[in-house]
Amino acid sequence: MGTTQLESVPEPKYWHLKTVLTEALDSEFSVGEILPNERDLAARFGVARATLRQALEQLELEGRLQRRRGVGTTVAPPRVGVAVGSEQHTWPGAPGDAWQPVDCTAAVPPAAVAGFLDAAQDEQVHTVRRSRVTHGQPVAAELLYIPESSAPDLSAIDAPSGAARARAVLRELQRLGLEGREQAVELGSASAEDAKELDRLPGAPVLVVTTRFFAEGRTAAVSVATYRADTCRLTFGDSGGVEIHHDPERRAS
Amino acid sequence: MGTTQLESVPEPKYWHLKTVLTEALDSEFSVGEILPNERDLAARFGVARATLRQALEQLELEGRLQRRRGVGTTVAPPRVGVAVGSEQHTWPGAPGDAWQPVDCTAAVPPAAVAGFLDAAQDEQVHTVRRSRVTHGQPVAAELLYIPESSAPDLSAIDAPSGAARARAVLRELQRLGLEGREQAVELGSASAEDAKELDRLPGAPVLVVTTRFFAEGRTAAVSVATYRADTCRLTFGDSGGVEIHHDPERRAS
DNA sequence: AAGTGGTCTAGACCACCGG
DNA sequence: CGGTGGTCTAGACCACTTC
Repeated sequence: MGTTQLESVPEPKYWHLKTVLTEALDSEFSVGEILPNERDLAARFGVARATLRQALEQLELEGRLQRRRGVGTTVAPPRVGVAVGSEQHTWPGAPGDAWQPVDCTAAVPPAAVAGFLDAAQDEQVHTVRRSRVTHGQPVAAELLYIPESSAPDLSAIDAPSGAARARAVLRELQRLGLEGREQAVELGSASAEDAKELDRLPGAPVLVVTTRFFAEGRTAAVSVATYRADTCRLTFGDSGGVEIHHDPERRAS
Repeated sequence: MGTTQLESVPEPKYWHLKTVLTEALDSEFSVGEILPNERDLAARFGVARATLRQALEQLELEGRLQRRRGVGTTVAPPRVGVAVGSEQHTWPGAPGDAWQPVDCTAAVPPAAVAGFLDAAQDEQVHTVRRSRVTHGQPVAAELLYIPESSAPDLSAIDAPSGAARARAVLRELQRLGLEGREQAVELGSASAEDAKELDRLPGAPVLVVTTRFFAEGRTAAVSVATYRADTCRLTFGDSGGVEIHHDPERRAS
């Protein structure tokens, strides 16, 4: 007997804290409600502020909390589902898509993107910036890379930089027949640029969706879209045309 | 003149550190190489260890580094692409899929999953555990929820708990016609259970892929798969049968 | 036993937001 | 201006791996 040897694997404090807070969020708080500030919370749980913050960080990562400097910590609404790979087998900019063109410049794509395009490592390509807004909140920022050689009349566009030029470039793209698409999702952290557009701090976790658009047997365009990982759930619909109706209230009787 | 007001937006130290380290990784280190330990690195850069760790954490999140307690910090290989939404319009367990059944129990699914299934909130369903291995490394852990009512002969399975029973359940599933699939990807953190299977610490960032399988006009099964976010890039192929060959060496001449 | 990364502390100051 | 979360420090101890 002697030491009963419970707690042979002592749980880290921040992990236990996270569990306690999760349960509290589920039962005692409602969406949008403001939590006590970090110093008070830490004191209440008898831990250092840094330890409490470790728990809060994870909860924010999981989309349960939302923290804003100078304001406070609030209970986050459930993540919004954003369609990124749904039935729409269309080019970016097709009528009804969820993106808003911002501007269009010429820039050399990052090496990883240049590898996909049939472009030289330091060749400039049309670079369209777009942003995506849902329920009034910015959810994603995108850079679309389109080599001059993708569409015949791209070089003839005379619109100046800006949204107008972006729309003109996308319009040329739509003349092509879209043969396919390939997407990849990975975790990243927001660049200073993206962070600004997403209303987050630099380094915030983002889901990076890279899409290759195929036309005429080659990669005609590459899109790199960064979604806020805290607020977004990316959906890839694939139900071959079948109508599915989901009724959450239904239960076996 | 006076104060030239440079540095009006002083960059956080850890952010600058991250940049410096990223460049060093790109130029001076090769995959698998061991970095100096955290105490030495912190001293070398003249910062506290906690600050250095903040930079390392982000780099690990981005898949650039791999840290293992008791061992050290190494340069990570590029992320592996794992197909999760490719052409295979098949049930889980179909010949040639990348998963290995581990066992099968009866359990009540989490509320979020129960909502998808036509099941009561506290009804037990067949729960198959599977794991996915690539290049010898575990990359994902999955829980598959299948209500008794999905397939006619599910109740007749007499295999005991374990991989055999899991295979039997999947075999029944394949008898059904698969009508469609719907997937969602979001960021999460590894449960203690998943962490063990993925060879990571609890709380490690994971990509959670939820898949609904449709048959006979209803949701016949739901899969919740958690992928290691640090090492995985999830790919969703969608190139309607077109053969695309990618040659990274090619350049315009 | 020695060395690694992981956890934790108790403080400090800063950047930002609101009244 | 006061209050919030964000950054940073200089320590300490613990859990784990390796030798």
